[in-house]
Amino acid sequence: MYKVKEVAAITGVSVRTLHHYDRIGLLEPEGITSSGYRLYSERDLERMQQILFFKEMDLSLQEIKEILERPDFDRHDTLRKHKDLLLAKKKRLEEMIQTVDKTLRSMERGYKMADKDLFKGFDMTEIEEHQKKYSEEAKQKYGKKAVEKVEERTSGYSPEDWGDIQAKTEEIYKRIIAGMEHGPENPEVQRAVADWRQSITDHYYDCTLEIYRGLGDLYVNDPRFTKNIDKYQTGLAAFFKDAIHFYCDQQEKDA
Amino acid sequence: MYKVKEVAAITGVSVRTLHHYDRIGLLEPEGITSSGYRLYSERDLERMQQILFFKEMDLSLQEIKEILERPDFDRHDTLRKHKDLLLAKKKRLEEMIQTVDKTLRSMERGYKMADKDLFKGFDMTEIEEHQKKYSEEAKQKYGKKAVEKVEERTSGYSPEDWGDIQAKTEEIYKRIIAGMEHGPENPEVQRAVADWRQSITDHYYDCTLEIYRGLGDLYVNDPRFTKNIDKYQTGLAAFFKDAIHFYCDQQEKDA
DNA sequence: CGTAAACTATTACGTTGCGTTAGGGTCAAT
DNA sequence: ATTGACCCTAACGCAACGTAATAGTTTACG
Repeated sequence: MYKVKEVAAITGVSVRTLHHYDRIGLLEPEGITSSGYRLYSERDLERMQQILFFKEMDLSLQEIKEILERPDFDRHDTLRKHKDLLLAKKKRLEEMIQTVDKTLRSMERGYKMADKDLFKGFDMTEIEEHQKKYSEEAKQKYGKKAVEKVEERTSGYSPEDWGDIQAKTEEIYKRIIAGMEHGPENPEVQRAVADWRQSITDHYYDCTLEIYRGLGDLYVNDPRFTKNIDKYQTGLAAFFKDAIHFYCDQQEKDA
Repeated sequence: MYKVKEVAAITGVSVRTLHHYDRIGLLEPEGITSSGYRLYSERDLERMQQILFFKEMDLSLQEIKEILERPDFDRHDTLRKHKDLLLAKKKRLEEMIQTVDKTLRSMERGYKMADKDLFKGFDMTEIEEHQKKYSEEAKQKYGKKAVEKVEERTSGYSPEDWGDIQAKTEEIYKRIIAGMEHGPENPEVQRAVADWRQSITDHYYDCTLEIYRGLGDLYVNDPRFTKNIDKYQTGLAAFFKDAIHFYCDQQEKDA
């Protein structure tokens, strides 16, 4: 007969866990001393092994209890159902990983494109640091050539150039705000969206539909973008994204 | 400004969730009426979208809060780390699925081999039902021919045959019990283990090393087997499994 | 043999993200 | 004014323990 700490050492679980399993009736020690110490037998250890085995497969303690309590329980069926559950979980996980990946890529490209005007109101040192950080990450992940091409272009811009870009940006924002009441599909809005895409291509980067769509997502998913855009008009970011998505849908359909 | 139920309808979360997010400071409504009603602005809705976005990726509310509260937070890095976490989870899941699969296969084969003597003390109808159920599942999963071969053999056995098998089983159990104090590697024990394998092959099935190993696992992982075996001697099932594993290891090394 | 170290026990709060009553105000319409 | 429909706070519940806090027991050492 073993005491809690010994069982803990043998099986690798904590003493607290043994207490817990005792309380919920999953593993009640066979013996008990006059002073209340739990005494576990070999049989208890074996049961513990079975518990750990099913736990490895991520079954809940309740399920394990049912399986062990009713030896005629349909464990085969239980396991098969459980496997389906695990497969579903795996699928979910894979989707989440996809999403994260997509977002990471959007960020790596998007920041390079939009950093400049995004941070124009901020302290310069902050911008520099930020640039540096993403510069390296983007290079690492996205390929050196593409990033350098953008840097080459943007680094050559004069203050006047930046002013022009900023003016263009604000003009487009205003056109979109003007059309907000008519919805994202409004022709005027769509024209502005198309111009904005062209403007990005002109000033920064070849803005493919995929990139553009990702940029739209960024507008609502990244608070820094959202805040910056929404200061022109509350809700502009979300509306802008919808308009961009509609635009991309149309373009793809036409192609 | 929207009241809770409206926000709930728009965003798809429950009212309780809004209360919760308010309490933990994740999403505090911009306004509040004199009677204490929460009033959410468009900006609040946008923040909610961002929350849901990160939640989709399985980030904790705490993490989301940090990300949203400090827009200069390194979200890129956060996401990358989170991706690693997701990948690790996925790996774990795949291992669990493997384990479950292996066990299912063991069961499908093992039951066919060991059902008869496992249930010999039980009510006959129970046995029949059990047999039928697994028969079908096993056929479906494991191939019709192999299963039928076993059934063909075992169905032809007479009561005397079963008696002989039972006697053989008990003899082997006794030999193993006799060697328990010397450990699973003891030569006598190993001889008994080898005989048991031969006996299985003779009476039921070609007992490959892989199958034999799985059968050993079944002895400790399935309470029905464990109980049945341990009634000869407490701890026998676990010892038997260890001995079988040792035996299989040796055989594989020799090969 | 006495005492301190090591172990054991019970009780109970903390964690995560809400669901779910329970008990009670508030607002709009009839 | 009454009736719904809707709002509020408070508080327990779930899963599987971790982590004290408090207190009795056993064991080892001098």
